[in-house]
Amino acid sequence: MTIHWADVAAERLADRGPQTLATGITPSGPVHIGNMREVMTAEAIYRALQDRGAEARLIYIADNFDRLRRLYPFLQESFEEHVGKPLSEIPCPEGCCASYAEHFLQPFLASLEELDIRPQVFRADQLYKEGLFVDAIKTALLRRDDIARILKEVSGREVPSHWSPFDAICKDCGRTNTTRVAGFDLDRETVDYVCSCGYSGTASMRGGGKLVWRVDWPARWPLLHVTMEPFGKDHATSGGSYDTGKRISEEIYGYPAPHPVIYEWIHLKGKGAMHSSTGLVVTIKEMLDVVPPEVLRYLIIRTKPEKHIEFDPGLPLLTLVDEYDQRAGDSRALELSAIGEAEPFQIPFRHMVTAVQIARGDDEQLIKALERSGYETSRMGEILGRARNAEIWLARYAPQNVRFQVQEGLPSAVKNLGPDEKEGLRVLSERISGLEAQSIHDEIYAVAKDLGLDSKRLFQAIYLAFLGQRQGPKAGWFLASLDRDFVVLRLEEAARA
RNA sequence: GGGCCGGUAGCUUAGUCAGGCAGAGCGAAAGGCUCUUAACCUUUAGGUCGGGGGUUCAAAUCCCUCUCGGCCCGCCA
Repeated sequence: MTIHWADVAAERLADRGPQTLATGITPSGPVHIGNMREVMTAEAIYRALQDRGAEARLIYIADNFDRLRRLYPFLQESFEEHVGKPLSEIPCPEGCCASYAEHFLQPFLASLEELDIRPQVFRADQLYKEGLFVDAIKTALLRRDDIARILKEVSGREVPSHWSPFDAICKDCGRTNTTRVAGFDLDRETVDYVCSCGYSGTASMRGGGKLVWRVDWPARWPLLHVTMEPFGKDHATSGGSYDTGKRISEEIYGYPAPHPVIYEWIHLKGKGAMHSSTGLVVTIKEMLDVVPPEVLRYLIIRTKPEKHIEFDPGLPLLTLVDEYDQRAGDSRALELSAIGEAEPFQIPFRHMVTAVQIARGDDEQLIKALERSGYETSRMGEILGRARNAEIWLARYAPQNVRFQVQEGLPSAVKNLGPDEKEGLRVLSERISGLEAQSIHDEIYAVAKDLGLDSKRLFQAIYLAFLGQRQGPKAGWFLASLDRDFVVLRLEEAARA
């Protein structure tokens, strides 16, 4: 019996007073399940803290005031002109949302809700515009040399002479990566800048710009009372932004750095780490199209944060769903993954994959097929949800050999069957009335034996007659879920062909 | 060049903090049943714990070293 990693973290934090667990993701593109790990990790610890009766809150800060770094592959070329502007100030790439940032933020927040992750949500641009960062900006500007020294000492990087901890947004061209700070006025709370576009002006400390990332991060810790924050291994390296942030937090802002929890990336099986820039991603929405939210939670929660997750959306994903449904994994991980008090789902996902291919999108047929196979169908909503999951999984991720189609007419290849195989089908057609799945399966073997036929050939003949291919789902259960008159008719037809 | 994380059965991994018989799931094999046919049950096989060295009565676990994979030490989450 091992203590779950979330409980280990919670145990460490619990006696240090009220906890604020912070997460932050930049909505610069579709949020993928690798990004998701940050929020999921914090939420698991949050739940573990609550389970021990500790006082805790979970916050999410959308870093929507970060600038667009480059033209991502999913953007139209016209967006080149927005590179360098804060995400919150760029128009929606599809014209449907208030801004670029909101376009990616909205579906992400909707996914969080679906996953039963309910943080207090902040938007960085709002925090800046409201003036929350004003004092932190003043401090950073005044102690610019101390910050530069810390950056040098910790990361080895010497900042350029014109460096400033504040990035002003040019009022003319809208960019933050083209401006240089020329001076500041603490009383008026403004920063003077010169932009390479030719404009020079004055930016407000209330939304006219932002602190550079390495200062912005530690600056927000005291402002939001952050005591724990998970972050990717990229920040964790020595000399990385946590190291510099820790010193800046302690020496400049007089606040102890939050307890770090470092998480690894999620890899796509055989393809490497998920990365928006490479387009190698499975978005949260894409995943929720295919599995229930609990299973996505379970995927992340069952693995320790510092271990990378090898994610395979093909057959192994079915195993993961079934492992969750049967409550076969680590019990604490299952508990932390649960949403509400749902009973285990009884129909194996693998069987759903067979059933939806028989039903071909007809929900009534699907329910009939499930009932013929002996499944209880009262939890209709869930069953139909799973059916949609199975259909999308088949279309997107299923290997070829699990796909099949019940042929409307008799496949012509049946003509090539030998007389003994046809005889087998005929005899089978006479013996299966009233039998249920297991008995049909047994009967196939019995018929083959009676006729002195290799059972393998009889199975192949059956698959050929119904699917036009030589293999398929487990035959007894497959035939049982089809309409019985149709089965008998098809077997007779095939025998005469 | 320096640092961080990871490497345990074919696959996914627990166990490493705090040394004490290397475990599980999936897959595979055999059987249940004269039956390989995607959901059953039982059993079995499968391991130089990435390599080497050291400490110890005892090392997957601690120390040193090498190696492989990923990431960072410019910008950036």
